[in-house]
Amino acid sequence: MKIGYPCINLALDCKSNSTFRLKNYSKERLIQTITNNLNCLEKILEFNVNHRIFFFRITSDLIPFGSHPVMDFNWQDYFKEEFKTIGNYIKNNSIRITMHPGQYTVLNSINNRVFKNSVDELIYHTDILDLLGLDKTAKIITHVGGVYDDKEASINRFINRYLTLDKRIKKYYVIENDDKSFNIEDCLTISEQTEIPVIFDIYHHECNPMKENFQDILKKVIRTWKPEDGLPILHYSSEHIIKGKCRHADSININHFKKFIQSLGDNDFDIMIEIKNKEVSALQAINAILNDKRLSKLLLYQEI
DNA sequence: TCACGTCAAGCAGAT
DNA sequence: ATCTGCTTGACGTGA
Repeated sequence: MKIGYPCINLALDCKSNSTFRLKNYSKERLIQTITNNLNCLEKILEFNVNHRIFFFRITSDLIPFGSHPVMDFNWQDYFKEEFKTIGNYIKNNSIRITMHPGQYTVLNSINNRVFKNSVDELIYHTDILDLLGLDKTAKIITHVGGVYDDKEASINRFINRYLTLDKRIKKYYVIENDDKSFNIEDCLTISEQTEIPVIFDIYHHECNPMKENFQDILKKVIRTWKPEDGLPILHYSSEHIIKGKCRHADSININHFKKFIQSLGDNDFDIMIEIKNKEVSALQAINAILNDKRLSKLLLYQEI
């Protein structure tokens, strides 16, 4: 098991997600920003290793306008040595990497332009993982997309579109349930026909308990991951109730987290902690496991 | 230095 | 009709 956090490290005084406005686009600005972002990414990864965090999501803002038509610069070639260096650090320290394209990546969109932009965005993310030289255990995660008042047709459109994707995109691509359109059962259905591994986001575990048996779903999710995909990944976030409504918590609820870990039984996962205070929660989660004898049977990856 | 309007992009649900 | 949230608020103008 590895515990990780997404994109931003609050303890460091640098950012790997610096960007700028489209109207300020220039080759010089682009190079400067990417250089800064890559330098900071390296610092974050070093921080993580020093704190025994071996799971990290790289920000989609690493290359500003990475998939935008305005991009007329071969950043892949210009920065290939920097990527190689960072990739070697990742591999030497057994860091698991994921990326999560944003809400504008809608593979099953009924708008052809949106579909094309989505493929470009997937290619952009794939380029980064390829430049880092990572294997199939690195993952690019999206949700299924839009429903457009016809869920079955939208699921079929997703499947058909996925099957047309280039092999080098499929290498990393996985899907995740979302909170309102496509639930974990929908993702498992899609996986049956495409063999896409499924990430299970358990964010509504407490505020919106699912009807299906949690253990049964875990088993089905695990089966979507082949050995070369690495350990199955779960996304975890704490929620709390304010005035009767579920809200994302600002910090981790350690008791809830421990119960969640116990509920996994003997199944091993890598867990992405999606909480606003980032590495703080990840470190608290790691310490909670290390300091709790009931959880000590877990093989928490902590080599330095 | 800081407040705050705006920012590449889509979609769904709430107000 | 407009606003909000989403993988993450950050940029940048103007006072």
